[in-house]
Amino acid sequence: MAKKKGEKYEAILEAAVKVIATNGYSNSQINKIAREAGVADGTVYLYFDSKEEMMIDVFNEFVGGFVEEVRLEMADITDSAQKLQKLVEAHLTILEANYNKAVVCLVELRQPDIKLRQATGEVLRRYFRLIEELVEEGQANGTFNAEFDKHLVRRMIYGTLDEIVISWVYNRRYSLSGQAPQVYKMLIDGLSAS
Amino acid sequence: MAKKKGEKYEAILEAAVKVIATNGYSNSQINKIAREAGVADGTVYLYFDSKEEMMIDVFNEFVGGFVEEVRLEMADITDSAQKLQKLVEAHLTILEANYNKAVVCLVELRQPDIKLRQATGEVLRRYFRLIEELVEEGQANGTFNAEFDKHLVRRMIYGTLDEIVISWVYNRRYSLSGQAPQVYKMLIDGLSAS
Amino acid sequence: MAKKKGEKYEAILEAAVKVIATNGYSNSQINKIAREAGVADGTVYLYFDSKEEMMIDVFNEFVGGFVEEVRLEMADITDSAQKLQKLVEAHLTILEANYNKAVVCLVELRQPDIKLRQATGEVLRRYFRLIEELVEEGQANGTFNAEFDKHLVRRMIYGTLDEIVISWVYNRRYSLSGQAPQVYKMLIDGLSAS
Amino acid sequence: MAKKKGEKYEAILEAAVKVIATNGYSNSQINKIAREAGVADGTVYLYFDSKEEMMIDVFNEFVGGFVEEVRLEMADITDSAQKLQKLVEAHLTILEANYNKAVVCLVELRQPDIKLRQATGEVLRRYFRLIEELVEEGQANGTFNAEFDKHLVRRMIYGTLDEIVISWVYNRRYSLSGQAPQVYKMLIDGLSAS
DNA sequence: CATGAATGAGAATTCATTCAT
DNA sequence: TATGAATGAATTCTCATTCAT
Repeated sequence: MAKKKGEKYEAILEAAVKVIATNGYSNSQINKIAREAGVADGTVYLYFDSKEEMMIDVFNEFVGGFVEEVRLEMADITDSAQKLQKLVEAHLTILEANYNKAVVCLVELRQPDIKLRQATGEVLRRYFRLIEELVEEGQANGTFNAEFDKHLVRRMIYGTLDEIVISWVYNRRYSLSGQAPQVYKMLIDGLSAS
Repeated sequence: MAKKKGEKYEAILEAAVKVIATNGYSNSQINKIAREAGVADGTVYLYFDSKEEMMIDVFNEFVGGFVEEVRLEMADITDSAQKLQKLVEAHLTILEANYNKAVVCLVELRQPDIKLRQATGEVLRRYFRLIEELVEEGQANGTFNAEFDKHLVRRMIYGTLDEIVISWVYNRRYSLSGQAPQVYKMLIDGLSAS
Repeated sequence: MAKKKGEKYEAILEAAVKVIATNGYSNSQINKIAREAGVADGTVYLYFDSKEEMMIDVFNEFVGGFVEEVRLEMADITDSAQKLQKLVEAHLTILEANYNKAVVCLVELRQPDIKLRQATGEVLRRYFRLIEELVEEGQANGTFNAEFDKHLVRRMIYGTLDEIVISWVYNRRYSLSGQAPQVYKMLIDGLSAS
Repeated sequence: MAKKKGEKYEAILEAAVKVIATNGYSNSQINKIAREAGVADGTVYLYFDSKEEMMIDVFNEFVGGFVEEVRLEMADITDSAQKLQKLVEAHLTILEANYNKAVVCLVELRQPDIKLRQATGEVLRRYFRLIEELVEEGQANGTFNAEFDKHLVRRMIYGTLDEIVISWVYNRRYSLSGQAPQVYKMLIDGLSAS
C-alpha cells in the first residue's frame, strides 16, 4: 500500500529515530516526527500505513541491516573462536556508532504489546539463528563445549551483549567497543571445549 | 501523600499485575485494574498518586522482594561458586513461580520513558550490587578469574539470566528452573580462575 | 456497554436532534452536540459507544415511539377506512408537532451507507408492517380493492405521506396536519373496492 | 470556471456514479473516482471546481436527462390518463435500466446538507412541474378529479413512484417496470373524476 | 474512606484541494 | 492540459484524573 521510495521515506524514518531517542517512544507523536522530518503530518501516511507500521520499519530497517552487517563481517572467517570474536566486536562497534538507533531498537521498541513484537520478532530471530549457527559449528568442530544446548548458549551470548549495550546506553561514559576483548574472553572461556 | 496500607493497597497492586500480564501495559487502563481489584476508579487514587506511581510500586514491591529473597537464599553459603549456583537457581525458580510478575517486571515495565525507569533503576541496582558483591568476593578468594571487571561480569550473569527468562516468557514449553544447572555450568566455566 | 439512563442520555439525544436539524448531519460534530447538551465531549461516550450508535438511538427512539403512537391511535378503531384515516392523520400530526425530529429522521438520517441503514431499517419495517396489516385487513373485509399487492399499496401510502412531509419540511408555509383530509380522500378513492 | 467538455469530463462523471453506487457516497473519495476514471486526482479539478460541484453535475446530468426523456415520451400523447400511464411507465423503465444512476440520484445524493440540495432542487422541480402540468391538464379536461390540490396530487404520484423505486433499489428481486400497470391503476383509480 | 460520573486535553488518521513540474 | 505528491485542517474517540456526594 504505502510507497517506500525516495528521500522522504528515509527522512521520516530518520526523524522518527531521532525523536524517539530524544523523547521516548510514548512521547513521540506523529506530529513531532513529521515536523522533525520537515513534512506535513499527512505526508507520513503516504509512506506508512500507520504509526505502528512505521515503527516496524524503523526496527526492521535498522536491525535487519545490523544483522547483515554482522553476518558479512564473519563471512570470511573460518575459525569458530575468531568468528565469535568478530561477532562480539561487530555487535558492540556497530551499536556504538549508532547510539540513537541502538536506543530505539534495543530500549524503546522493546514495547511488548502491539503487533510490533510479532513483526520485529522475525528480524531478531534472524540474528538468533546467526548466533546459533556459529555455536553449532563451533561445537561440531570441537572448538566449543558440546555439552550445552545451542539455544542456551545463544541466550548467554546475546543476553550478555544486550545487557552490556543497555548499560552503556544508560551511562555512556566509557567506550562500548572497547569492552569487546574482555567480553569475548569471558564468553570463550565459558564455552571452550576443555 | 497517598497512604500505603491496608488490603486495598495490596489488592490493587495484585490486580495491576494480573491485568498487565493479561492485556499488556498499554492496554491496562486504571479502569480495568480498579474493576479487577473490586474498587472504584477513584479509589485507586487514594492509594497511589498516579498510574505511574502505581507502576513504580508494582515494580519495587515485586523486584524488591525478589532481591531480598535471593539475598536470603545466599546468606548462609560461604563458598563463592555455590553462591553463584544459588543465585542462578533462585533467580530462575522465583520467576518461574511468579509468571505474571515476571512478565510485568521484565517485559512490560521495560517501558523506558516515563519516570518509571528512574525509580525502578534503584531497585534493580540493588540486585546488581548483590551480584557484584558476589563477584568481588569470588575474585578476592580466588574462586573467580580476577582479570574481568566486576561490572562486566555482573552484566554477563544478569544478561544471561534475563535473556533466558525472557525467552521462557515468550515460550513456556519448558521448565525454567530446570535450566539452572546448565546455566550455572556455563557461567562458572567462563568465570573460574584457571 | 454504554449506559442508557438519566437525564444526560436524554439531554444528549435531544441536543443531537437540535444540532443536526440546524446544521445538517455531516456538519454536526460530537463537539457541537456535546456543547449543546452542556456536557464534555468525553461524556457523550459514556452514553453511546460511537457517534454512529448515537444516531441509531436518535432514530430508533423517535421513530420507534412514532410507530407505537400511531399504532395506539388506531387500536380502538375497527373500520378499515377509518383506520387509514387515522393513520394519515396521526402520521402528519405527530411529525408536524416534532419538526426537528422529523427533519432528522426523515431527511438527515436517510444516510445510506453506514451501519445506520441496517439498524434503522428494522424500526422502519415495523411501520411498514403496521401499514401492510391495515391494508390486508381492509382487503379481507372488502373495504379495499383486493387486486393490488399489499406491498405495493403500502409503498403508495407511505411514499405519499413521506413525500408530503418532506415537501413540508422544505417549505413550512402551510399546516401539515391540515392536509390530512385531502390526503386521506386521495388514498381512499384509489384503494376502495368498487 | 472549470471547462465542461471532452471525454474526460464524461469519464469522471461516469466513474463517480460507478464508485458511489458501489461504495456509498461517504466512502467515495476523489481518489477512488479519479482512479476509476483513469485520471490523476488533480485532473478532476480541471473539470470540476469541487467535489460538491461534481456531485451536482452528476445529479443534474442524469436527472436532467431523465426528465427530458420522460417529457419526450409523453409529448405525442393527448389523453391525460394515457399521459399518466406513460409517466409511470417511463419513470420505472428508465430507472430500472440505470440502476447505478438510480441509486446515486435517489439514495446517495439525498444528502441534505451540502449545497447540493439547493442545486439539485432546481432539476427536481422541473420534474415536479412536469407532473403538475399533467395533473392540471387532466383536471381541466375532466379526466382527473379537480377537487385535489395539484401539488398534493403531484406529491402522491412522485412519492409513490419514489418509494417503489427505493424499495426496489434495496431489494432487486423483481422487475421494476413490471409494476407499472398496477401502479398506474392504483393512481388513476384514486385520481379519476367520478 | 469510597464512589463513579464527568472531564477535556490529547493523538492518530483522513481526504479535499493545491501547485510545482 | 495533466500529474500526483504534499498539505494541514478537521474529527472521532481515549483515558488518567478529579470531585461532589
